[in-house]
Amino acid sequence: MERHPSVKTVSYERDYDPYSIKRDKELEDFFNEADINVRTFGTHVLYEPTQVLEKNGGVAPLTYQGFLKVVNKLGKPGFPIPPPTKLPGFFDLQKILNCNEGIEFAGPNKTFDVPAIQELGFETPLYRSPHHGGESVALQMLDKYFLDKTKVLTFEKPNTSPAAFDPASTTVLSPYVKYGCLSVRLFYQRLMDIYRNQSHSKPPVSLEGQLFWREFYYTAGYATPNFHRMEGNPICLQTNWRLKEKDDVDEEASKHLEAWRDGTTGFPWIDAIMNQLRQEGWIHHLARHSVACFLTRGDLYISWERGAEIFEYLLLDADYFLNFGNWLWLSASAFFHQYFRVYSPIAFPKKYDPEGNFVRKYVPQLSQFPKKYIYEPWKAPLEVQRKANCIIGKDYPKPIVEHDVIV
DNA sequence: ATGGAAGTTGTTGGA
DNA sequence: ATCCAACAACTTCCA
Repeated sequence: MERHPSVKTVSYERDYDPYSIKRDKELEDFFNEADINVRTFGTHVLYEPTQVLEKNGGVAPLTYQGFLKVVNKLGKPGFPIPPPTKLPGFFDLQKILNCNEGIEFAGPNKTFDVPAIQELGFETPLYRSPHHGGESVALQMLDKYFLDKTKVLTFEKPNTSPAAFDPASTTVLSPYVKYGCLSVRLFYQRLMDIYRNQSHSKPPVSLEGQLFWREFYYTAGYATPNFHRMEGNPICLQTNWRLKEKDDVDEEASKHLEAWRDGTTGFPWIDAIMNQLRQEGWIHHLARHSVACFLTRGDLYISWERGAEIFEYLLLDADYFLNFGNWLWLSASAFFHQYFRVYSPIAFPKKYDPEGNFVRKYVPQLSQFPKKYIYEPWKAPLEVQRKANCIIGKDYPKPIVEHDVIV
């Protein structure tokens, strides 16, 4: 790295995961060495983990209610900072940096365009997600969702359907918050604008509560060494999962993991969710619950770390703290311990989508199946399967395990 | 300190 | 339709 003579100050946003902490520390050492001022800000959270820890005697609250008590003591979160009225453009930058030659980081068109994925050396992806990035898109989505004030005021997560699509039942703003297209502080203030003088749902299930869940995991994850692993993680239950290590040799478990990832478990609800995830990069929170429970304690008994790795790769909104925190939760390894509350891949979706429309969309082989068998097609008589143009075991897989007889 | 209550959002079967 | 108890590999918190 080299210092450009006109650079006097560098500003950046503080980050809290182990990779970012290490990276920022190295950069800061370099800047100090080069006599460059460093200014950092912590505004992509409502409360910085350090603040919460300090208020709670140096330890992270491990229950949501405990977390709420601490942030109540901290008072209202900070306001978003208004956007700058003016930013230097390309030619200004050239002037400021006093360089005449084309700046290589301006891209092939010298316009700071986002390069195509192929230019970065990746293959053309199999799927094209319907979710598009950017701040303008995020703000439009926020406006649109907030048009229905009753929906916002009465929002209760367990009452939003994981089977809804076009439109989804929740905001789908998580990828934008993750990448900084939408400030969580702006989201919070816009929400407060609607809450003001109105009765509204409350945490943990409310929309406000969802933002606090994010904060909860940030604090817990920041305070916990090896948060993303079982080994060496002091809050994680030590369990003898299958595929506990990435390179463990267990042929059957590896096949099960692939089937889970590829949506070929033979459980339509699970497969539909995983297909939506691979194709679109976003799935509803309760859909995440369903497949995470299925992979770990519910059915396949495979390590939550394997699931978290796949989620991290496939999710547009993958966030270190939220992803690993939720996997700890769903596998009943930390935060949540009522292992006997297992999501059924049959009974659970029936509550939200008795017609099976979600399955029909994301597992098209089953689109003609009668609703009676849509979540357990292996039970359909052969005559029914023929009529639906889908023979189980040929056109769609038989279930890889029996849900009821997991030990 | 120790026992009871609570813990984001389970399922089943019965009244 | 709605509520409730039972199921029964738990852990944390707090009075």
